[in-house]
Amino acid sequence: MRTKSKVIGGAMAVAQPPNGPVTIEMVAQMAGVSLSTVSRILNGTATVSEAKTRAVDAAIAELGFVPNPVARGLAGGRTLSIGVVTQAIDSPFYGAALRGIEDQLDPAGYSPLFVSGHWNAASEARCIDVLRSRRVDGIIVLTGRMTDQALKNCAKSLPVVVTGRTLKAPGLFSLNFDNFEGGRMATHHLIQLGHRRIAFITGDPAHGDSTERMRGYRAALDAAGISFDPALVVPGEYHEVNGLLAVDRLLESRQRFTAIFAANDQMAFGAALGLQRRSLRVPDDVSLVGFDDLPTSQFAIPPLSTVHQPAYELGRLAASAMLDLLAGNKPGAQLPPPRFVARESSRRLPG
Amino acid sequence: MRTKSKVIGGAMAVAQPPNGPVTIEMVAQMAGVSLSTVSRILNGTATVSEAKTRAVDAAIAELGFVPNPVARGLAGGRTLSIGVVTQAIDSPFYGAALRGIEDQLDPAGYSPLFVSGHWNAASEARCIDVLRSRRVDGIIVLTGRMTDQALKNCAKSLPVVVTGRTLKAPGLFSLNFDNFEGGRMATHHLIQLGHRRIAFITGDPAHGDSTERMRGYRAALDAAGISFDPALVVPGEYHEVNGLLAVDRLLESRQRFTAIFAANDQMAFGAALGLQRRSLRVPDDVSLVGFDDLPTSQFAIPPLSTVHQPAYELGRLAASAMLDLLAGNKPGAQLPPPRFVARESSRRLPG
DNA sequence: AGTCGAAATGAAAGCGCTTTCATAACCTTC
DNA sequence: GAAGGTTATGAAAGCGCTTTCATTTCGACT
Repeated sequence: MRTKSKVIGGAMAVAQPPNGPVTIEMVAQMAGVSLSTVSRILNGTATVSEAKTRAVDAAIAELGFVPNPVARGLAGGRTLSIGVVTQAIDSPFYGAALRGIEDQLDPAGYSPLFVSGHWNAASEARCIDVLRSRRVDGIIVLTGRMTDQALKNCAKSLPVVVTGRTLKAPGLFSLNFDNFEGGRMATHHLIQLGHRRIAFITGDPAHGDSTERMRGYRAALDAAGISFDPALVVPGEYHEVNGLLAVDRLLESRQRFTAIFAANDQMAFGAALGLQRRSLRVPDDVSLVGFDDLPTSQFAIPPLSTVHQPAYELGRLAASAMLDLLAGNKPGAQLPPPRFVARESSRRLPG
Repeated sequence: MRTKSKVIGGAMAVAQPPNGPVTIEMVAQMAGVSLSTVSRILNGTATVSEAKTRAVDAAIAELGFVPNPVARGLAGGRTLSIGVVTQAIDSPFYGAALRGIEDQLDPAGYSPLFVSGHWNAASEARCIDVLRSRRVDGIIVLTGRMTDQALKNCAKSLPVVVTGRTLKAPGLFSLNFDNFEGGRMATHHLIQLGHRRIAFITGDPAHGDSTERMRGYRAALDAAGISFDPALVVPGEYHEVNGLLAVDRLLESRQRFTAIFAANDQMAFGAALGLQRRSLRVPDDVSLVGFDDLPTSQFAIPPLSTVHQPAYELGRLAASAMLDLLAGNKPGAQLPPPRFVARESSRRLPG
């Protein structure tokens, strides 16, 4: 048995480019040690004499051996892959986070496995099943809709990192951005510029983020002694078109307002277009601020004042926390505090 | 040996939620057939008597058995995963394509494995190695920088679908968008509106797309008897900031022009901002057209006239071609022809 | 000098599944 | 009705690696 491999292995010791894939067995043979020893060196599972280590390393280099992750996965070990439940892989905001995850995981030898939950708890559950069956070593959930309980359950069998909520459980680490403070800052910025009648376009209420940002809005208003006017709050769902519609609605309601705070940049873009359609200039007639600071926001017309959210950093930190979890360390990742970026879409209220 | 499994299997027949993962062996036992028979039914590898098929199906249903893709992969079979070499996972354009791939693959039971090549041939080669070692069943390459030859080599051992170039080889299918025609249409649109001095902001010349779009630009000029003026061509690299800079450069060169065609929407956005900074209005003073039709383009100020590129569709078609390849069929996927979308950033040349 | 525990190493048993290979059970055919 | 050819089916051999488990080898200690 295994005659084939043996023969190949023997021949390969001198041949240049190994024909089929190089296996651990070939390495063992070339180095004159047992298969298990090679594995131990590969994984650092046990101490191995320096001489053998050297021989094995040499053989690995010569053969260009790369361990087969699939076999590793089967053999009960890790698959070196991390499942990432994202909501929409093409979201401008989450895209950056995904890149952060990828960048952070890659040097550690892990590969991300992205699946889209489409903002739907059932779909997310299915995603988790898929990831499970693919034997991922851990799961990162980007702001999903699944219940905290479902997440905790999941964490029982697999390390989990979740963003967009604050949750404590064994094997679970959460990373949350201070949306309240962000919302407060954005509103405060407008207030400082003299605005008192500030409209707010909400995000999807099913998002925790959204309600937090709104709380921040109200807190800033309160702090400035401005009374909250529900008529200035228009619902949205985080899409451009919601911003457009919100402006229409606001204008039609004949509410007086000098500034708009949109719960995310995409809606702010829509609002800007809506204002322009009604011949209202930004920021001359209406100041506009957003939330997220998408890469495109600085090239919007006019460049958008907004709360910077470190999406890329978020991804990196989530991945790094996962790596910590996997290594048995307590993750210490901490998101930077919100930062407001004033650009040209907001200005001091004239008069 | 395997005593443990056997015991569990036996007990499980009556218990509700299987404790550990359900294996094919438990199914076999419950159905009273051999392991191989179950496998055969699962894969349709051979004919199995109807009675046993029914028994096995019932056992599978009862146990909630899901085959382990990792084990399948190792055992020499398929992994039901498709590697996707993308360039930047957070690109607004490719994001949609990735979603298309995911949507198309999912119902077929395949999962995409996304890796980013970062517009770098060496990095792409590494990606392919990673995907290979993960035993993907096929590879989809979205417009990479690797050589045609490298791609062909790859196709020798694995089905490959590549977009953004036209290439014929066994086991290889390519899907190309007609960038030439797109470039021609955009330019033609401007010419029809009376423009004669049309500046062109190029894309990254290392991209095949880019040169094709430029060829289209020149062809439209030729067809209209307008002589090509190199002074109106400004290099860019597909990023917003390039559009901004290009406008500066154009204006400083004191070249007269009434319209700008940017080789992609992102640069068009930058150009729009650049023009605004110089107090030039779009489209009143300068008409502007882009290329790609990003989701955000219709919400730009003003909404951008552009060549629609079906990114999502591209992803779907690439995935569907891969599925065909895998099934041994000849893929017939065909990209729809370019379509120009006239919005508000371009208008008839006054006077 | 002889014994005992630690350290290094190899052999072998899986991980869960696919796939020969071999066997047993059926049909045909003359 | 015996020989030859199919079909269903099970047993067993891997896929490439990790991980006990057992063995060997040493240096340390009384």
